Amino acid sequence: MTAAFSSYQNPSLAVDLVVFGYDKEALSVLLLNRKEAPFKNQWTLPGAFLQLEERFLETCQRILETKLGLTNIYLEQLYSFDEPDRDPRGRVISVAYFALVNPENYQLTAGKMANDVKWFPLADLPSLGFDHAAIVRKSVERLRAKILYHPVGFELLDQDFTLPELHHLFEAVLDTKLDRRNFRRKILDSHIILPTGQKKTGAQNRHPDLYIFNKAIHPNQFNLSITPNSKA
Amino acid sequence: MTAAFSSYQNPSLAVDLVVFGYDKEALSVLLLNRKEAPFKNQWTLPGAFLQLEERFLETCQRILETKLGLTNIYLEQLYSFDEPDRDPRGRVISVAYFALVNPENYQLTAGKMANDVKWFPLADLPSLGFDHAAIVRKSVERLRAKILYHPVGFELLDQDFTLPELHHLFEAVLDTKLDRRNFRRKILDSHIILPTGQKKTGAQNRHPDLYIFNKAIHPNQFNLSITPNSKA
DNA sequence: TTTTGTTTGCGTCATAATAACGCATACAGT
DNA sequence: ACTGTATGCGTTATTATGACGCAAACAAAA
Repeated sequence: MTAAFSSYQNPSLAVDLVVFGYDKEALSVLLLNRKEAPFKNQWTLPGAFLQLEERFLETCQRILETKLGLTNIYLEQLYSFDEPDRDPRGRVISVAYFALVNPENYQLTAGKMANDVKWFPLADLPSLGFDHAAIVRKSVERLRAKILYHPVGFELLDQDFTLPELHHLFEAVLDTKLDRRNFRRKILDSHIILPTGQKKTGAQNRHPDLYIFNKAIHPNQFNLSITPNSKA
Repeated sequence: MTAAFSSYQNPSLAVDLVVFGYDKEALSVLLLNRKEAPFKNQWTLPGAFLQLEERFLETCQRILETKLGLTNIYLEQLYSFDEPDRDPRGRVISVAYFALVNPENYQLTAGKMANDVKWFPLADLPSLGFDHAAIVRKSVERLRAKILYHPVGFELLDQDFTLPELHHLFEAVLDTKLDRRNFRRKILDSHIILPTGQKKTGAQNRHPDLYIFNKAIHPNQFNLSITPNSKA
């Protein structure tokens, strides 16, 4: 069935993805170097046009699989962008999703549509095509707000992780220093993680305890009142 | 220009509005009784198809003006809904916005497209056409979360309002009892409202002080940790 | 073996925030 | 003047928070 019952002309509908990754160092975003116009040879977010019978999440999967070689990823709808001139080809509405990925678990494969796929640390993004800079900005904003009161972010780590690793992740995401000991107390009090009883060996110093994410915690009963260190 | 550059067929794009109102009693939603199929004579959210050169907010304004006779309203994008069968006429994506209105300031006018327009208290909604029940559910969720840490909700009151009025509004929005005195303390400490120096006269009892919303407060420095009363 | 440098885990303490609740004042109506 | 009720202000015990000290654990160096 067509959508021609509407007396209006329909804009095109695209789905764009902000894929966040964390490599034990910085928070990064996955960008794609375009092989075709518009914005040929420029970096943009991975995206695709919505097919008529497709749900947003299916479009997301399609992008992740065919363009990036990723599957089974945390996805969340971010916002829909509607600037009339955001795409030089004409009117395109973009529904943006953001994804959280542990880069170690996946092998990036630049699909045939792209010259290259690469992780860019948030602090070091190239200039982006379309309005994708605004989309990234808004998704960072959302992620930073959300991680404080929702159990999210663990998708960026290994299944088993240490408290110092989680601590460093939070500092990277929030771009701030957090007192190590207060962070530990708040996380443990929240019961959002469970000790595995094992320790992560191999490090030069004291071996930290390993934890896993506690899926039994209800999102609504989770709230960290994380405050940056006052001292630089 | 058409959007035919895309090799895909485009779904229709609609904007639907969840208009919240508060009548000193309960939180209400504005519903529209449809004059035409589908869902003829049933209640739905006000909405319209997006015109090709139109921005979402412009569609919102158009709906508010032509269908409801409202202007200059607080609007915020809620979410985009994509269930393939949400509209029996075919594939229609809906971008939902929610609005906050003080019903006293406006005269409702059911446009020619509708049989009737009416406020429905949240606790007493009729069954809704399309997937509009889900849209309302999500927008209530959003409003309840947002009012706790963002200076929002004052749009539902008169320009000048009393603290007991604000207190009752919060109880209505959150659907819970809040300790009157603790609520007062937190609101005043937040500086989100400013005393006008005047009192609201006419009541049978002690005349409460009047306040106005303090627009100078930056949203990020506003946070109420409001807790329901433990005692019923 | 001992020492060194560093990280991890646990604990302390002063201060701030919070929930629960008491009480006098200001009204209009009686 | 009295009554009933809502408003405004205040108190207190408890909890949460920020800042920070310290010993144990580890690998590598001495």
